[in-house]
Amino acid sequence: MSVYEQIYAIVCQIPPGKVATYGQVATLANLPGRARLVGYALYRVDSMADDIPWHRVVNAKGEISHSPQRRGTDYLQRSLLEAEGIEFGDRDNINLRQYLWQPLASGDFGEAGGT
DNA sequence: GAAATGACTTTCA
DNA sequence: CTGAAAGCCATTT
Repeated sequence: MSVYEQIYAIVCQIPPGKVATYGQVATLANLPGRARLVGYALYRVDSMADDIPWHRVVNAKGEISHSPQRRGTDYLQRSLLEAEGIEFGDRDNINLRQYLWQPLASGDFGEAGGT
């Protein structure tokens, strides 16, 4: 129960209306390359903690990942994300270009148009 | 202590 | 972009 706290901290820092990828959270949590640990951690957390916006954490493709055990929870996550104001694409994927959480961009400044 | 698991990421084609 | 394979290493039993 140590690396988890780091992950929880990062996930809790994710602002509403945005999402972060496991890899990014892992990096921010000082755990580069341990993306799996992030997901693994959240998997353990959701069962014992509900103060963590795990639904704001998605995979690199901007999609919702899930284990065959959680089944159905993916639907819940999508619902929560939509509640945050996030929209999904044609294949249940999110526009990371816009919804990806950027801790550096303290607000809405240098949003150098991507497209 | 060792083996098995795992909500992923990145690289090559 | 998508698809496939390898790497990653803490948690769990």
